[in-house]
Amino acid sequence: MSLPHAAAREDDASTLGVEIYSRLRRDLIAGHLQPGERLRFRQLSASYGVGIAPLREALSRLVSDQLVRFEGHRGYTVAPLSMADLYDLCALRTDLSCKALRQSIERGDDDWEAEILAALHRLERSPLPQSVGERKVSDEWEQRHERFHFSLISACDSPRLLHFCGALSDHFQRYRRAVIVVTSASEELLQRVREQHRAVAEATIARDADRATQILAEHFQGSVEVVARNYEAISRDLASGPVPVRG
Amino acid sequence: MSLPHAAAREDDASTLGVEIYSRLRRDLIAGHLQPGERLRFRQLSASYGVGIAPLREALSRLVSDQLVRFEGHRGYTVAPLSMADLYDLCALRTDLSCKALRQSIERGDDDWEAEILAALHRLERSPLPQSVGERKVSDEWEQRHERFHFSLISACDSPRLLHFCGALSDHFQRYRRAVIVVTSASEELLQRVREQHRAVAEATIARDADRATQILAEHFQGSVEVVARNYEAISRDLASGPVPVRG
DNA sequence: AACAGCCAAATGTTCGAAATTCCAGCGCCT
DNA sequence: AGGCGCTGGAATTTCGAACATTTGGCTGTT
Repeated sequence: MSLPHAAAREDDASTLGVEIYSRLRRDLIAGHLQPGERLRFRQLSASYGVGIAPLREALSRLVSDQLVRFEGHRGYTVAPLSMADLYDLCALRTDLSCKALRQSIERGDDDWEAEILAALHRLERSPLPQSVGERKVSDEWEQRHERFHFSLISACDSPRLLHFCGALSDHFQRYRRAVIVVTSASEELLQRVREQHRAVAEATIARDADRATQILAEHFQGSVEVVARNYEAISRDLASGPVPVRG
Repeated sequence: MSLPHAAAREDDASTLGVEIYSRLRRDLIAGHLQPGERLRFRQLSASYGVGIAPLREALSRLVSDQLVRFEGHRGYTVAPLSMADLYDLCALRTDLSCKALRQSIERGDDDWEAEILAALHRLERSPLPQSVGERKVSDEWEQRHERFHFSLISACDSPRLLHFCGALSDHFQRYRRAVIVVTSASEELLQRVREQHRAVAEATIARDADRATQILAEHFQGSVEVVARNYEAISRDLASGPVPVRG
């Protein structure tokens, strides 16, 4: 184990503050923290094994990322979820991602095409989590899914647009993972999603911007609908029976 | 004692951290801090009269806002400016603002129209700074200008889109104020800008989305060109004669 | 029983100092 | 001369404790 410059460097050059920022961010997006949950310093300090100073730094950044809310003298809380925000988020994400995809299709080179195919392959080979508890499987799939979607738009030469797309993608992922606690997808749905991934990759590499953005938009639209259905189901559950997943 | 709920509340509920965040943010956008300049804690602590803890908090947020850069164990620096970023920024800003304007035109009510007219009036009555040193005049004009542009898109019902527009507007303002140190505008240019403001307000209230977005895009395009010209002039100055404003 | 006011515990905020890391200058070796 | 490693100083990072604010409960009154 000694290999890598990169990893060791990261550890060195990195401070506790940014490390905790990354970990908290991951956990927020993965849904390990309940929306609205208070983020108490004592509790966080114990779970993450760091002092308060780095935590404040990390949480401050997350406030600007809009993943965490802050109220003076009352502490930090996990940003809430809402249907209105979900739709807003997704409309904007669709718009910006399609814009980025068009630019990417205009400018992409051979390496970009190769990366798309590679990412698609990794995604298709990634096993889907069969039960709720399989965090590792779920994390792995999410990472590959994210990477595939990023590969599509990565040739777009607007860093700011990519940044926004990434931020929106993270927020959407939080909705998805918060809501789809049970693998509630039918085989038919899964098949359709896989087909959309293949189709968007194909159209993208064929430089058919209209078709690619069309499929991507449909793909996002489908995802939103699934999330929205699950969200409403969960809201009903919460209203009738108290089923706190955590806390 | 106890009367004013609102005002007292604001002061109370606010922490040093968020207060410093606002002040730093204002100063960054206003160009009082040079791009690339190191932000040393001792120096900041002295100028702003606060300890290191609130400063770290504020700077962390500004990193996520992309107004400040951070390198582990090497501290914080003011985010640099570049022509490439300027064009990227403005292309995206134009796109998103026009999108928001369209939505706003679809949904705006009487109060929205009234606010646009009020903001336009305040902007037209605001004196322009005649010399470099007039910070107060400059701040006042910028605030009214900002408010006018915000009023146009404020009826858009996408909080996230508005947030992005605001962030991009702040970044662009930083370019403008960093670069236009001398009031280098010809009377002709000023007149054209005033005319654009009037025209976009008029078209917006007339619910002519095509015309309004057209004018807004031209307005932004014109601004970019002015900023770009000044930026290049300043770059030449810096290249030929060493004129470090600070540091 | 309901409610205002107050007290104490918990929590968040800020400071000062210790530990760690970077950087520039200097001497030394090739 | 040029490169390498060391070292002293400066800056950043982190912690622990002091300070301030909120919150929930208790008491006493109506």
